[in-house]
Amino acid sequence: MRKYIPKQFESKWQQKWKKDKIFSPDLDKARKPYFALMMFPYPSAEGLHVGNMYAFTGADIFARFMRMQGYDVFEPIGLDGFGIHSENYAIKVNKHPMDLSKVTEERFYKQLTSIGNAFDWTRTVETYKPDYYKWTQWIFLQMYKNGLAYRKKAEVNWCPSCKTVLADEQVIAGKCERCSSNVTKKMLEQWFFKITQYAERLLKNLDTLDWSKKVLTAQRNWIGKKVGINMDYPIKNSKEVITCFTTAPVNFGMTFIVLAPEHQVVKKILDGTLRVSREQKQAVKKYVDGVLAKPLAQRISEAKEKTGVFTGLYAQNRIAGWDVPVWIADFVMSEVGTGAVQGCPGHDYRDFEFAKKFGLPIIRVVKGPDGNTSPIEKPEQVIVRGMKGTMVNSKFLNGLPFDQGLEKTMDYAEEKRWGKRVVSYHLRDWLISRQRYWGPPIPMIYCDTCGTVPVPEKDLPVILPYVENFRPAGTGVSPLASDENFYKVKCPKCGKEAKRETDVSDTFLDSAWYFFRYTSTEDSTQPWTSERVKKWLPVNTYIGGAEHSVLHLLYSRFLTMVFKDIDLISHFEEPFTRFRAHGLIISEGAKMSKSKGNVINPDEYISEYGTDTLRLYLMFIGPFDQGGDFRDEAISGPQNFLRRIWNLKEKIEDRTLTTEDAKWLHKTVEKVTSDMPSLKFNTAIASMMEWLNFLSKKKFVTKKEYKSLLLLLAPYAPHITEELWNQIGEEYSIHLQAWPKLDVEALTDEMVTIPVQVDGKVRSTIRIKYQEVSIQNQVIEKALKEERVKKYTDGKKYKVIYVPGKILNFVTS
RNA sequence: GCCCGAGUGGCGGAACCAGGUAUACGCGCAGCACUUAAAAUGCUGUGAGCCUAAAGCUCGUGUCGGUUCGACUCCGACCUCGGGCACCA
Repeated sequence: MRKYIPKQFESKWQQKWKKDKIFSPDLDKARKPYFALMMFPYPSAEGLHVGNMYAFTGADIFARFMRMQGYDVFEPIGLDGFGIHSENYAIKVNKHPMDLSKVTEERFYKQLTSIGNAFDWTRTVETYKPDYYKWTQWIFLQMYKNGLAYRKKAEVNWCPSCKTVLADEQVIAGKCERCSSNVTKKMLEQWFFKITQYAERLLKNLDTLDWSKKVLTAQRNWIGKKVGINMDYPIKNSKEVITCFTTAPVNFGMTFIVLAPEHQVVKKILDGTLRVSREQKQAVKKYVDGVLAKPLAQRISEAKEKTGVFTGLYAQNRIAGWDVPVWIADFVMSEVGTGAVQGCPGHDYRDFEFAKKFGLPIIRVVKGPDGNTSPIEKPEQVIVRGMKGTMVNSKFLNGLPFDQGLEKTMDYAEEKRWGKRVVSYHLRDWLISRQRYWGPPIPMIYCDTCGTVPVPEKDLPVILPYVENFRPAGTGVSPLASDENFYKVKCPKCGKEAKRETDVSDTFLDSAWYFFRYTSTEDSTQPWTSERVKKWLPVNTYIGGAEHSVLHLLYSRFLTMVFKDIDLISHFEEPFTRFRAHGLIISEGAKMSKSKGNVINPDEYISEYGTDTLRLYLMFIGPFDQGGDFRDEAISGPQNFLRRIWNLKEKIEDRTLTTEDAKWLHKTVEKVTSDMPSLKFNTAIASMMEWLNFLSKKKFVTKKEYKSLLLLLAPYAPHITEELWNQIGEEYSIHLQAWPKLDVEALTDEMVTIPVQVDGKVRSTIRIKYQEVSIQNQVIEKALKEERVKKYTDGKKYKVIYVPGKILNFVTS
């Protein structure tokens, strides 16, 4: 008997599958197309780590299952190797990214083969190749032509370590998404995509998507829709007006206004347009300079302690009929709302702290449910929007419920033209420019005569040249700006000397449309062919990490909507019908990272245990959406399981199934099948193990049982099942066979075990014929004959609760 | 602070959607068989407590309460741990 040694056949089958192209569907003729997509990796680190493999394996198991369900499954793979992450890695290992890309590509594709996924290797996409980024640039041009790409001088996020600007989504709590450096602000002229124009649609469509809940929530929060009102407050003795955005206009409790240090009115104070006393002006200058000198992250972290300065100005709170002082404080952010806050200290925690600190009046205008109307003196007494309460001290609002009082204030303000209801979003336009080398050059030309001129489509791609000194300089321009051959061009309009845009685009633009390209990789004349896209998109199931909730997943949705609006596609506007976030594999209780030294490379495990064992182990750790801790010693479970299956073939005999055998078979088919759509691979594996335990106890197994077990296991352990399938003389390939059919009737037991409880405690069990479970009297009679039931019911009055086939309960009184 | 997710044996987890024998499956551990021995493999046992043992009884799914004949499951309040967002006005 040959022993189970994975090395002897795993790569053999991998080569054969690749050669026979059994996982390359005919994209034109496929009858039941199913696009099973997994987020493509960025080849930035030393190689694929076991966490990547975890995600790929889960996605692959589901895709293989769908194939065996009769679908023409398209499961493509590629590399997101353009962009800052790959470039940073190149800098780290001191190689040129263009050279390095060839090395990492080979390494990654080799690894991606070794993990045994059923990828379509005939249609790979690499974002850094000209035949791909040509179309990334083309998409940029379409955005520009349709007024969705614009260039603007703006205060933007700047990472001093990555030496480039960043999109809002790439700044996490004031720090760079990639390197965690403190992000600063810089005034630069940059390209933006108008994603804000799509805010409402991006939000609304979320209701229609079958996505992991946490991702939907994250997107909702990020888009951050708020319905409120912009209130106008005229500054006394001037023509200036301060507009404050608020969702809770508690005007009768409003005792001050606070401006962000960057606010226009502050600038006007400093340049003398708005007159205040010299002392006031100096105090303002001192405060504002101090705040602006601090990095954003520091400002946020220190802002718990309120600071501020009085401007010397007063504004009219016309609704309440009094004037309020105008202050400046760093807790007010210029990007939020209008950069000016109406201070209502009785009904906002921050305003309360501010008022306490500077001795400003605190007025209660809402009576809480407890009826208390005493002055608000502690933070816990503050009543904010959303709480229950009744308006007091508010003239014509008195007696109204809190929320109605707010609505009426807004009506009143609009009537008087002192305010205007607005909807505001947290979402900002997508900053696309990057002052880096390794990305698609933005296809724009600046001409002194003609202005901004897009590169004509026929001239695409704008090839990224091999630049020796590719490292970012930190000067606010890309390394391409020092390559004359690159930036010196003739204007496409007038033919005069002109200058190319030297920034490249954000790497998230590369990955925002790659799934379109997968369908049409052989077509060099267009980004995709409409027939193919019509047939294959939107993606049926997309699997990936939740860390892309507000980055990749939002940008992809945005671009797809734009494609629809400019008629590049016609039948959909949401790219991913179903999205599932996978969990993270941690090691030694912590996220894998090089600095912690706990990164697990799958290669060594594959060579020691085999791909199948590792796949099975990873899936068995826990629920796919939860991830789990990688522990070496637990691998032996799946390893034993596979070996026992290997050895089990010696027991195959030509026999027929008993009822008991059939029950186990179909029970397992039922469980493994129903666990698939919900990606509950861990319990599916457990049920196969249970079945194997049953089969092992028998003297022989039938061929039908053995074949069914192999088929159920095939998505999880593709190599050993193919090998055994071959060894027992079945037709190649197991992966193209139909999934085992479920016979529901085989599941029905002849005898049913019913637990018998007395007062909710199980005292015995009885066996009843399946056909007789509904005959209640007979069941009760039988139960009462049980010694232990008798013991607790004798001489007592009881009532009977019987759920047929499930449970019998005697409740004594 | 707000929003997600999760708390079950020594460990990973199952049952939770639809209330009905809690701890499936695996790891680990213990014992036995095989072996000169070990490894490997196979078999058996394995929530806690009381009890010489068995039978049996009691307790037991983060805490407190509720609904119910019956709650890991549903409802309310809270605690803890992950993850996300954040002076968002």
